[in-house]
Amino acid sequence: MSQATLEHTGKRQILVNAAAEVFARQGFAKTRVSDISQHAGVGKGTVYEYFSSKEELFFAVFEWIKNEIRSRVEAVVNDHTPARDVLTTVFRTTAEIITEHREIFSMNLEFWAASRGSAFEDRFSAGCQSMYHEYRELTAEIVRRGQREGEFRPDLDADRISVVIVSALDGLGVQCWFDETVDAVGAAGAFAEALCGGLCVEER
Amino acid sequence: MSQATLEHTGKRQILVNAAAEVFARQGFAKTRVSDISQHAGVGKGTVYEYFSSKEELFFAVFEWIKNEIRSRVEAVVNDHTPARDVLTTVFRTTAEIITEHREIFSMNLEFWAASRGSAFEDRFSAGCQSMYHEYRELTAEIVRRGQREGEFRPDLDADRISVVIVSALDGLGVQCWFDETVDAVGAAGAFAEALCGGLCVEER
Amino acid sequence: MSQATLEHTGKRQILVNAAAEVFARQGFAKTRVSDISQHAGVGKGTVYEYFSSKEELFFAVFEWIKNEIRSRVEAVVNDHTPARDVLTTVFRTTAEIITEHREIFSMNLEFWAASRGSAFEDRFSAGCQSMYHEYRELTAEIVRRGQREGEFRPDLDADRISVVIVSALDGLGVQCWFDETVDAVGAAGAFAEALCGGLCVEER
Amino acid sequence: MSQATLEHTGKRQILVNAAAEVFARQGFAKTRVSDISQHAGVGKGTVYEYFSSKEELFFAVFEWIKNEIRSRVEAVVNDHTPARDVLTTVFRTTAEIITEHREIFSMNLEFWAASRGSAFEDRFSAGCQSMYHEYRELTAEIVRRGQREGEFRPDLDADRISVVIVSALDGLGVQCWFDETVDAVGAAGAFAEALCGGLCVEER
DNA sequence: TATGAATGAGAATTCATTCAT
DNA sequence: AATGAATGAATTCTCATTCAT
Repeated sequence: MSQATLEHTGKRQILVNAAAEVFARQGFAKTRVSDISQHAGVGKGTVYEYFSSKEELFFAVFEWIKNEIRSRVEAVVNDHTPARDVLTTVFRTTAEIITEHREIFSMNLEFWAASRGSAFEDRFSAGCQSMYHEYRELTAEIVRRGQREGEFRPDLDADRISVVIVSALDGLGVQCWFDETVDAVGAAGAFAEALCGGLCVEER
Repeated sequence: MSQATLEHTGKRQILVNAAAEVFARQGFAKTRVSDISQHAGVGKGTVYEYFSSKEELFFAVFEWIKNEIRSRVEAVVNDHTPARDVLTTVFRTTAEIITEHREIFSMNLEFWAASRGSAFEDRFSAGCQSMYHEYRELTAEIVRRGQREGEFRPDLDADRISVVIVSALDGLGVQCWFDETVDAVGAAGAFAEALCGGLCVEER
Repeated sequence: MSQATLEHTGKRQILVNAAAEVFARQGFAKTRVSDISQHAGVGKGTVYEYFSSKEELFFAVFEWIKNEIRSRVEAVVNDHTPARDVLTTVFRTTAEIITEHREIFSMNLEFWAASRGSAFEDRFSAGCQSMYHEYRELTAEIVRRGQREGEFRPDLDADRISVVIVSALDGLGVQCWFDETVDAVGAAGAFAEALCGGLCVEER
Repeated sequence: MSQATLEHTGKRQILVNAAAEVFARQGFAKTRVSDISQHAGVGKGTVYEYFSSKEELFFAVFEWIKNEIRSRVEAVVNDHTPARDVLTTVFRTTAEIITEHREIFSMNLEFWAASRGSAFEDRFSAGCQSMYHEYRELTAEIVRRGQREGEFRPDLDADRISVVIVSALDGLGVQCWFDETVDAVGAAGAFAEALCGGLCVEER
């Protein structure tokens, strides 16, 4: 039983991985279910053993990528380092993901679009909404710690700042998608410096 | 002849407007050409008198919206005001557009997605790329003027900063789309303050 | 009034001519009514002043070409020449028309097809039927005269022979259409000779 | 695997047969793909599993009929019989096919038309061209054998005669299509006799 | 459990025809 | 009489999904 479940889970993940690659390359609309099953080395019908529809598979890819990125970001958050350094690291790490996994990251564009017009628009919407909420919380907490520990100006609104930090990192991915010459890591670094230069008490 | 051309242009624009509304409401995939023609009060075939395909009409909407937004942004750029104020105004104006025209802004999500998998992906890509290039230039010029006039720190890289500013405004729209409670105008204001606090020489 | 009628007739014929050329080049299915109106230098609506439908125009072309060919064939039939020579001339003339007006002649293929599946199939059928009837009559009369005048074997069935003569000339056009290297005039000459002279040695 | 291939081939042939019947009855233009699928007792989509388009299916019908007719004609060609008798048999057999399978023969009219204006015009053209070439060769060989064996006049051009013989049989089908009262078998017999025996009295 | 042949709902698109000017 | 913008009926083809094996 546990063997079977493992197998099942294993094949399910194989399908999610295959789907991620094919969707990333061709986009949701141009991807046929058979493209994915072929890429995964299984029959077309098998996909429907694990997912009830193409959109559900797409949603599974969304959740998987969402988690992959989050765990990578969370890994670099460290409470024992100056808040400024943590923020800078988060910026750089995100920029690195954007640059290294350009194709995968570009799927965001379609996840967003799926929040309108897809049969799963509510689930995609909710997924994005909670994801942004989490990131804002994560960021706000870093900012607040910096303020508590006297690193950052206490008069700034941590929540509002967080909205913009998350925005900036998100938008960076968009620009990089459209223009390969955009230097995400460089821009993220400059952003960290400029923002902290304004945020940090000791530099004044 | 000029009458006819005018008429033609007139009806073309009516169709672009109708399409923008329907696409904004339903998304590209869920919108049938007949939905648009009905909304415009014309027959289905008429759409094809002006646009050779559904995607071409979509692209026309893209260009139209791109121009609408740009002209609105350019209108608030003023060279005789302190750079800091111009930047703040640009932020606020963008945030206002995002908030007031939520539906229209949401089309961005689909324009972006169309850069992957649409038959016109190259045209959408090129359109977005040039748009971002323009906005970065616009922003960088404000920053550079601020540096020349002694308002802003001269050691920061204007081009890199511009990338992030454009990113932040773009990403702001995304978050607002997913979460109506996000206060775009407030966040933009906080961003302006934080960023300028770091940028501005006289505050140090 | 007579002026108007003349005008009307004139423009009608211009349309038939234009249609013949365009249909000959593109075939019925691929030809749009606007292709014809443009070729004739008039507006699309004008075609409908003279013909109630595309198929009716096609039928008019059919009748026109039918008459053109018939009058050319009839012109060479001469009752004061030996039947053998008349037959030979009819063969050669037909072969010449086939060769010189290859494109126009190839429209036969579509007239034939129109006798099945076109809305006018009955009219096309009847038109072809009567045309073949006429040609058979024309040919049979020549053969009969030849028999009366002692030129031809009296024991042969003139009607049956006529069927085949008409067949042969018709089929010649088909082969020439598909293979430009087929020498219609040469084949027609050989046919005349073989038919008149007989193939078999031992029967002489 | 061979089972599957066989199955596949089997259903493909079922579709070709169904298509032949429906096309023969209604003509290409008036036939909807769903008419064929219904006639074959399968779903509309199934047709597209075996043929990429309506025109490709039509072409498959063309090739099938071409082969069917050829094998029937080749079956009656016999090298050990006097050439005259072989020719007579070929004529009669063709006339019989024309008479018995009037509907199927009528497809020729559309195959011909498809050589002008169809998306596959080149393939239809090439198919017809090679078919005529084959038939001319077949006929010419019979004539040449007759000449070698002293049955036929040696001074006639076998190639040219062949063109006309093929023409005559083709044209016979056309006339029979338009006029059921035309006696194809009788005409073919008279043709054989006249051709072999010669029409002209004075040359005997 | 895995498969892929079969299915048919659904949409884009074409173009003959109409009719207001 | 002449026009061509507007129309929508009609049809092909796609592809997600089902289900018998």
